[in-house]
Amino acid sequence: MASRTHESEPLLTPAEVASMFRVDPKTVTRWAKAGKLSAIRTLGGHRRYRESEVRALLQGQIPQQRQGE
Amino acid sequence: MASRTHESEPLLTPAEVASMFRVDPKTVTRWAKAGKLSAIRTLGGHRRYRESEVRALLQGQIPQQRQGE
DNA sequence: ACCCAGTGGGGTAATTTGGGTA
DNA sequence: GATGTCCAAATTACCCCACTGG
Repeated sequence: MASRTHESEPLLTPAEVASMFRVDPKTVTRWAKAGKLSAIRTLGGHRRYRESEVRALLQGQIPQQRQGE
Repeated sequence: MASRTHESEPLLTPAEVASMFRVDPKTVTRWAKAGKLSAIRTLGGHRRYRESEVRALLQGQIPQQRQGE
């Protein structure tokens, strides 16, 4: 027990996420803008992505909310 | 920067798979719909294919499931 | 402070999807 | 039954330049 609260989950850079999906890093940025992928911002404005979320999305286990369907 | 090792399988675009088989990309899409080829979806709905699976299919190392015989 | 690969923001081509059809 | 083609809409890729991260 006694798990501390500051344990940070591993984060991925846009290039890493892009290579995992075989897309352009700019495409990952669009996903984040569209709310399809949650992004953490660095103080300089760059985006970082949760590895666990990306892995789950790769396996198609997360229902992606789309505008129309 | 970001010297992490994200172990993920190489993926191929529909056009790449199509050129490897010398068919139209739409034909590759039909294979995926028919379950003859497993596909990973981008968050935008585009398909990506596993390079290892495509290579194996090219060499005829995977028995393709067919309905009748 | 310098270096420089990576990223953000914007615009514009190229590809993909899905349906219907030949 | 399996492929190829036409079409419109959506998604993605590539181009620029300025800024960030290590």
